[in-house]
Amino acid sequence: MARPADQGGLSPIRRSPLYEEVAERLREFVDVQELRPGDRLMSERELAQRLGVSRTSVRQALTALRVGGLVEIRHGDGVYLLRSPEDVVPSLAEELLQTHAQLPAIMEVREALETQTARLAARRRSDADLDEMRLALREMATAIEEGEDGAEADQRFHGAITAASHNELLAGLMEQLADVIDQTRRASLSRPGRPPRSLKAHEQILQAIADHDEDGAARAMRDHLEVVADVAFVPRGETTEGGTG
Amino acid sequence: MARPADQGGLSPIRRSPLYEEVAERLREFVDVQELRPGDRLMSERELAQRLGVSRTSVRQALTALRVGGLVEIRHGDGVYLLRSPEDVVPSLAEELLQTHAQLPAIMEVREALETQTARLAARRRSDADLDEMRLALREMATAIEEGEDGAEADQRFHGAITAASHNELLAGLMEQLADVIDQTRRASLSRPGRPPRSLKAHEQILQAIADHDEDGAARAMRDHLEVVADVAFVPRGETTEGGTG
DNA sequence: CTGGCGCAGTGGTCTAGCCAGTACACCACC
DNA sequence: GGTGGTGTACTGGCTAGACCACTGCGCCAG
Repeated sequence: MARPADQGGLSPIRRSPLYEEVAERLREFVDVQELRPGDRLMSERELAQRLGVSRTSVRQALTALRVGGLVEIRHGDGVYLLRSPEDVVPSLAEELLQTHAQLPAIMEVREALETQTARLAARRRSDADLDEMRLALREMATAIEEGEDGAEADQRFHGAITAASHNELLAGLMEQLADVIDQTRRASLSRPGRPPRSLKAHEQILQAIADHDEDGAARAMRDHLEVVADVAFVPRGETTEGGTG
Repeated sequence: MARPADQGGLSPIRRSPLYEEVAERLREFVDVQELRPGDRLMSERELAQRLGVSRTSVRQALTALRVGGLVEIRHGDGVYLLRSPEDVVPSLAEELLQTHAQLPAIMEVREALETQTARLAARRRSDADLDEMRLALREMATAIEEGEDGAEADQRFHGAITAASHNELLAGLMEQLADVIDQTRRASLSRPGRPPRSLKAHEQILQAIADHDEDGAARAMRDHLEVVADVAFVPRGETTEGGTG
C-alpha cells in the first residue's frame, strides 16, 4: 500500500449548501404538518424569515423542489404542494441504485421486457426490421469467427428487436436498463463456448420473428435469457475458473 | 354544449420564467458545443453577461440543472458537466407524459411486467402470499354480488401477486405504473358482464400460482390481460356495443 | 350579473456587495 | 527534490434591498 492515506475511513468533509439544507427542511415541514397535495405553503418572504435565511436561498431550495416535481410555483399566487415527499417517484436509474442493483432482480425485469419485445416484434416487424436483425446476426457471426465475443453485435441484435416491437415506452425502459443489461451481456459472453451458443439462440429468435410466430419468439427469447442469467450470477473472480471452490 | 368556451383549441398563454429559459439555453449550449462530461462551463458571472441576464437567474437555472443531474457545481472551482442532455434518464412518469400515454403501449408494458410477476409468484409465493390473494379474491366476489365492479379488490389481487413475486425492482415499476393501470382496470370493469369474467380469470391465475405452475400462471395472466386490453381500447362512447366487429 | 378598478400580496428579476472555498504560482525552508 | 506556507485571482455561496409582473379579491358602477 504505497498510497499515502486513502480510504482509511476519512471521507472528505463537505458542508452541504444552504439551499439544500433549506430544501430538506421544507420536505420535513410538509411531512410533519401533514400537508396534502394542493395545499399552499407560506410565502417565500415568510419562509425566509422563519428559517433565518435570505429569500434567495429559499428560492433556490424551492427551485430544487420544483424540478423534483414536489411543488408547483405560481407567479403572483404562491407555492403549492404537488405530491407528498414520500411518493416522489424516483427515476429507474435511482431505483436501481437504491435496490443495490441486484443482478437476479434485474435479469427478471429484463426477461419480462424482452420476452414481450420479442412477441411484439413477431407481430409487427417490418422487412426492414428483419434486415437489421439479420445484419446484426451476421456481424456477430463474423466477430465470433475472429475470436471476439461479439458483445456489440449482440447488443445491436437485441436493439433491433426492441425497435421492431414498435412500442416507444418499452423501448424507453430498455434504454434505461441498457447499462446494467450490458454488464450481464458481457459477463455471459466472456465465458468459453458462450458466444456460439448465443448466436444459435439468436437465430432461433430471428426465425420465429420472421415467421410471425409470437409464442415461439417469446419462448425462444425466454430460453435465451435464462441461459444468460444462469451465467451472469457467477460470483466475481470466477469468470473462468473456480479457484477457491 | 352548455359550457362557455372550454377546450376549443385555446391553450392558456403562459410565458415561461426566465430561469427556465436560461436552463434551456444552457442545455442547448452544451449540445451545440459538444461538451463532454467533465468539461467545465463558463463562470456564473460570464454566463450572466453573455446571456444578458442577472447572475441570480443564472444561478437559479444552474440549480435546476444540478437537481436534474446534469451538472455538478463545485464551490470555488466552477460548474462541471456530468452528463450530456440527451442521456438524462427521465422518470417513468415523465416518460408516460411525453409519449402521450398511449394506452395500447402501456397495456403491452403491463402485460410484460405482470406476466412475469405471475410467473415469479408461482415460483416463490409463500403461504401468506397465497392467503392474501385468496382474501382479495373473496373480497372481489362479495363486491360483485353487491353490484359493485370490485375494482379495489382487483387492484389488491394484482398487488398481492406483485408482492409474491418478491422482486423489488419489478414491484417498483408496477408502482410507478399504478395510476395508468388503474385507469385501464376501471375501464374494463365498467363494462357489463366483465367483473364476473375477471373474477374467473383471477381464480385460474390463483390456482396456477398455488400449484407452483409457472407457465400456467404466466399464460393465465396473459390471457386475462389480453381481455382487459381488448376492452380498454374501445373508443369513448361505445361502452356497450362495438358495431364494426 | 357583468365588467372595470384598485389594492394587497405573491413570485420574478435585478443590482451590488461581501463571504468562503479552490487552484495555482511563488517562495522559503529543509 | 520535496515540503509547507503565502498571496492572489479566480470561483461559487449568500445576503440585502429594491422594483417589476402577476394573481386574487373586494369594491363599485353599470
